Amino acid sequence: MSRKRIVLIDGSSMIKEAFYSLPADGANGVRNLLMTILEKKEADYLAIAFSSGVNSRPVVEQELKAQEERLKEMAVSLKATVLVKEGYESSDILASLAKKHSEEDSDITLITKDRRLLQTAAEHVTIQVPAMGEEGLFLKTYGTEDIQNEYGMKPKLLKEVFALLTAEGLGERTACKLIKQFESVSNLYEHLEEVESLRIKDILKTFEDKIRKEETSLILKEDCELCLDFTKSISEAEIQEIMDMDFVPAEFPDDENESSVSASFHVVTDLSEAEDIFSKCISADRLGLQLVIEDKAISALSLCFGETDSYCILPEGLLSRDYLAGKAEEICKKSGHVTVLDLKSQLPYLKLDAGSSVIDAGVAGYVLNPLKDSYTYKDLAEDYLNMTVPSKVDLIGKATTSRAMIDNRENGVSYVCYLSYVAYLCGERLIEALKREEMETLFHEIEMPLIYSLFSMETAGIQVERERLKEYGDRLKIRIKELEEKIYGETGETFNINSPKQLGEVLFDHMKIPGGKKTKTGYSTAADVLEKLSSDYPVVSLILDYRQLTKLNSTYADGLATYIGPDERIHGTFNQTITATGRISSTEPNLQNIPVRMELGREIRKVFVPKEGCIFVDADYSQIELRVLAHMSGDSRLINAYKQAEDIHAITASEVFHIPLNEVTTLQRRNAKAVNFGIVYGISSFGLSEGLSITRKEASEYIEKYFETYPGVKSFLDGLVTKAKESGYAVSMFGRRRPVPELKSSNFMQRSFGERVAMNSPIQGTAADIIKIAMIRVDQALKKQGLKSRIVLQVHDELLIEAYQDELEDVKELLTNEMIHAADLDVSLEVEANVGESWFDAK
DNA sequence: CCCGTCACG
DNA sequence: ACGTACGTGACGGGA
Repeated sequence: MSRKRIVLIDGSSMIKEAFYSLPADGANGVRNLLMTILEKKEADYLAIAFSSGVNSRPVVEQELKAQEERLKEMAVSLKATVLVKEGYESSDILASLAKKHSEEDSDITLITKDRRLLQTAAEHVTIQVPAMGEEGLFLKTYGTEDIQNEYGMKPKLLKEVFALLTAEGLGERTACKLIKQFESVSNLYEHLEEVESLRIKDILKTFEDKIRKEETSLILKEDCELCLDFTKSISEAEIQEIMDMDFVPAEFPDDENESSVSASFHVVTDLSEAEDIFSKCISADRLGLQLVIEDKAISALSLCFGETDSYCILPEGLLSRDYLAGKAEEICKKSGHVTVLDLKSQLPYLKLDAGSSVIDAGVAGYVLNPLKDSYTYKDLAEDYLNMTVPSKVDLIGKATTSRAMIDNRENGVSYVCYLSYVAYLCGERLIEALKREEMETLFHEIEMPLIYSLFSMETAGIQVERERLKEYGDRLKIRIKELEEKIYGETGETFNINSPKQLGEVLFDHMKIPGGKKTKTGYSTAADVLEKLSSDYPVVSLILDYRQLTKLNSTYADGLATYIGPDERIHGTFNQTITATGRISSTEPNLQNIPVRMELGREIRKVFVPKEGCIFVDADYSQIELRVLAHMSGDSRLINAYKQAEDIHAITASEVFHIPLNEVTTLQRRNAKAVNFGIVYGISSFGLSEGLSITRKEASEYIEKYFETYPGVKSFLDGLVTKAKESGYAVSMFGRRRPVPELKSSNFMQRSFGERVAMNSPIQGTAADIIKIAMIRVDQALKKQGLKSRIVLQVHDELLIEAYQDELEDVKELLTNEMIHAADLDVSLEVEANVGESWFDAK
């Protein structure tokens, strides 16, 4: 008889791993693992262990705990045994069972995130640990040989290595070397004098207490007397049964009290019936409304003013599209509390302005949690109503609503009704949540009015000279061809230069150019790698040029051309609910990354021109993020630095290196600039050393000196991290929040990332708040003063206005004035403004 | 559909 | 030892 295959999963540690790598879905992550094992028939017996509440490590979040409970239920439904024992951690249970059953006729596999279990590897015991590989997360298997290969020792000794690793400054290789030499931590300390390296000896002395303490906590209890009941082995039939079950997350609601949809949905095509609904809407105290717009036309109006009914009004017969739009607008203007979803897309038909009291549920959802990737009615229903509803795709697939009304009217009506139904139910909840989180002002005073300003900017669009863009592209194409020939000549073969894979092979394999740095998939051919080689290998220079030209051609010359409309203008989309920090983003096309740094690319800006009779006025904040930092930190020296002179990077250099301002060298200024950037990004010596190509040691010296010079900045940044760790989110000056779940990660890299984010988000977020305020005020002032000039672009710290010639002076004054006074900081906001006949000239 | 690359602030 | 600077979007290549 063959050996029994027992698979034991460390539920407590695995759910935590899955929880952090697949946010909020730890339970499903581990369930999928169970399913895979069953599917592949890798186990005759499957059990999952959990730490008992009492003795487990501090429970980090409620959410994680809740997911653990969910997972237990799932495991039972999958016929896996759930193992819990008072006073034992999940890892103790696994260790005990492995020891007990490997002596019988069983092969044991332990799946765990807890590396301590590696010490239990033995002849019939292997351990699988989640690891990052080329294909993402996978399970790495460790048997005794694997451990011998990787660590060069017997599994039992690993405990000693892990204990040493708790000392800061001691790496895995060093720890292994020490244990191979001394065999145990206690023996090592007895023979400490035999350690050659002074540095290591020093570390070992400093951390002796910590290491010895850790050594004891690494001992796994192997005396847990749980028994596996093999009569409950999973049969073939049962596996089949489980596989046949249709598992969807919805079968495991995370809340027993989930709300359900109880409303009835109605379709209305009759005028008098519609009028009856409209009048009820106008007298309702709250309502959800949605004009469904597809292909620039209204395909339905969705209305909901009570929990019991939702209406889908279709443009048929006497109910013309214009009539529906007019009615929807009237309702929005007359009713007090209207909630819609994606207001900006409806503004072409709902002629509202920032004075309206309508709120956008999607934007509210974004303010409450900017990390989500969508804010559809389904998302909002899940997050704020605890309700699972079918998504748009579930109901009508990829069809349009009007198509669905013909092919599958019932689902089409459902979809339309859900829009206003969810908006109706969410409205109040969202406002309550915003109040609770102290973001109501941010929402009402900044985010809601911004919708109208963004709409205005999109509607205005920006004129682009089609012919000139084409000529530019043609010039590029000629030079690209020439470069291509030269490169093929130099390399002696034809290949696709735009393929990093092929390029890497040609350069580093065929031509044997040294210094091929690796990425996950092969050689890195990124610009910073190639630049280091370009002086020795002319062909590399050609390739860099080629890259630059093809980028300009595909993304900008050809790319932009496809977006020029019949009005000779590009009307891009400015998204308000994308970024984690509060910035806006730009798509189709991205008008926020038009080249400027390199001369050749900058030329493209010549094709962005004002229309006849107009001229561009461009204004951008100088150093807004550093000014925000100076203000928020309250560091008096940094604030004074801004008060006394213009060139902040030079002053920083002068103060940090203690040299007179007029003696600061170009290099010193450059270094100081990089440090300033680093501070804003959430400083790390590693990052700074990369940015400046200096050693990490030098980089940390710069940072140290910087913090000595500006101690207020240091305490401010430390405070940001501490507060974010306590509260779970970073906050801007105007109360904008960004959750930073990474701060709780047990993974060093992720946690460090969280710390940088906690330092950067309040700064970037505050700058974003400020320009949003400026933008709203400029837009509203233009309109209020009856000026025809309009904002056409926003590029994070820059506003571009297409100004009518006769309004030029007013516009210049208004624009700079509103930008400068958008926020009252301890350092003044400075704005650089320029006028020009193209975006190129106005910069 | 993901990755590497590169354009911007 | 870990192997990153913060925030975005578009493109081409290659599974």
